[in-house]
Amino acid sequence: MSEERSLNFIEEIVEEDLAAGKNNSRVLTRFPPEPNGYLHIGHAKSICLNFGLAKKYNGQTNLRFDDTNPTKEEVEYVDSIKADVKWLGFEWANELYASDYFDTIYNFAVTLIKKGLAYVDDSTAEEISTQKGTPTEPGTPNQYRDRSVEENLQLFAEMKAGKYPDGAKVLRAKIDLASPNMHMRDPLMYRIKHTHHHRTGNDWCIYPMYDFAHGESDAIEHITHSICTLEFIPHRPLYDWFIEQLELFPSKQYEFARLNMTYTVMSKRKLLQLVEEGFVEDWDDPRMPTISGLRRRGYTPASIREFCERIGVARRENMIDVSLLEFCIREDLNKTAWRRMAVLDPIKLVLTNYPDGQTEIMSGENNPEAEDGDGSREFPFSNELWIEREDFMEEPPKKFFRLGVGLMVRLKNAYIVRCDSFVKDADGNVTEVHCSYLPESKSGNDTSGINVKGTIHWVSVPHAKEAEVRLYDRLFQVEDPSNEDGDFKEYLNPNSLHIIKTAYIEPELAKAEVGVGYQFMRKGYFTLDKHSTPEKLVFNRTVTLKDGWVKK
RNA sequence: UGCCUGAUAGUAUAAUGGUAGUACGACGGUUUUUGGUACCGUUUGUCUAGGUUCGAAUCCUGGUCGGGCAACCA
Repeated sequence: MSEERSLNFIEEIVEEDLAAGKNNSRVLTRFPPEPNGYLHIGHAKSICLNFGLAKKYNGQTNLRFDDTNPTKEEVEYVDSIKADVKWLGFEWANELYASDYFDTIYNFAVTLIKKGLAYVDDSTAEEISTQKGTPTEPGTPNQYRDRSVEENLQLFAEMKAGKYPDGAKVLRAKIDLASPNMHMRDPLMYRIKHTHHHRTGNDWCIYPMYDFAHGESDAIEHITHSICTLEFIPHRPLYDWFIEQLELFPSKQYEFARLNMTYTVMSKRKLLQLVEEGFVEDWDDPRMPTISGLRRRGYTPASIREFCERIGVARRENMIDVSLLEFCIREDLNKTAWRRMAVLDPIKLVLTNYPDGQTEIMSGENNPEAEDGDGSREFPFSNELWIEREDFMEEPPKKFFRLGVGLMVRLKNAYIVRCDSFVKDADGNVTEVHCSYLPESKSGNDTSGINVKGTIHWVSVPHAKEAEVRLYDRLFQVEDPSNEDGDFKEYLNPNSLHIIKTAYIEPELAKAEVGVGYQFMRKGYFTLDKHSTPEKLVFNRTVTLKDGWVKK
């Protein structure tokens, strides 16, 4: 049995609430994305937290789109978000939208006006900003703050009716212009936007602000634990204030530190820039930290969930080493991915003592990690093979367990060969390695008595299929591009994508499917790209194998 | 020179007044028909100065450092 993992601080809160019988011992969380971009690995942390918490405590989770700003939101994003959450392996109890509550929230605003706790302000954005003061100086009230309830009611109704242009008026809560918390200095509740909304169409020309929609939506749904990131801590008093004044279900907000990861950026705004300015192919470019990018890169839902489990949940700022994400995908794929052979940087190996034109069928396990090897597949062998250029050295150093004149290696699932000579072209590049094979050393029937230290992979020249292989490296060359001087894009890694036009792969790989990971032995984990076709196979490298070999 | 937050190995995260532990990374070793995997080992830590206490990572006070807050964004 595995030991019980210690609780994170939110789980502790939930357990305390449960023990105290709060909310009738019910747990209801929500994942509240704004549909203005694609989900990234940071959202995955939030998704795993919210859905994971509900699952652990027999509760449920709503998927609620925070769609209160129609100028930035699109259906395309709604669809991608739903697909990503599902792909990660989670099921929401209800698919909801803040816009479903526009009528209710409007009535909440009317209630506050009637209580003398909200007013219509005709000031411009700049005036309001100025009147709010600064963190060290209190704000100052304006003439509109003392409008009568009746006048406020009428003006707000006129705002709703479309009588005023964008920016002409706003509805503000009447709280405390001198509060040390800027968010309590009469925050905006509604603004005028004559904009088409992806769900409510042209029904509305006024839209509630986040602070007057999020908590109210939580309360309407009877969310018990509303989990968000640290930057909303100063909003909490306002979250509670609205709920208290409106006498709604007392949802509670809890904040955790968002995920930051080395060598990437984690802001939708920056990711959008990379897409729009063409630094990457699209939101699902395999170099992107988006869920769709990771999926296309070959990451599995299980590996991402495991990652989110391992990084933990706390309130301190953090910077997770991307190597942990890589560990999680290797760990998963090592157990599940079928082994195949592919030569990415080929040179020809010629077996001088193997009959020209002869073919033998060799076989190899699909996965040595599985108890039964997970079955096996066959592949042809001949006297001309492709091997990796780096597996031969003209002047091999000590402990180089590969080929060099006089050295022997095992060809994986085939024979032991001894290197006799090599051929160079006019430029001095090695083009062929000539070897002799040991007939007694065939895999499974080895009676040669010879033990070699190295084993290399290979593909038979006349039988090999061709494929394009895309090798990815980190998107940025510095750990924290957002924290460097100047524009973050100056720190993009120019070598984040290396395309190999022609690699040679074993015939079996022609059956590869999108969404399935393969280990190219000794090279890493790869998966078929979504744009691959039977005529032109394209593989993406998910991650390399850990490399213990250090060149001396 | 306001308010809110936070500070434990390189990076994360436990220890909830009683032996500072775990994972990833790094380094070394064993095994190996993947220089992978697996297994074993080594390494490195309580921001600081006081106080309370038999005993402090934990409680108190001061300081230092990091993050957030003045969008008609969420």
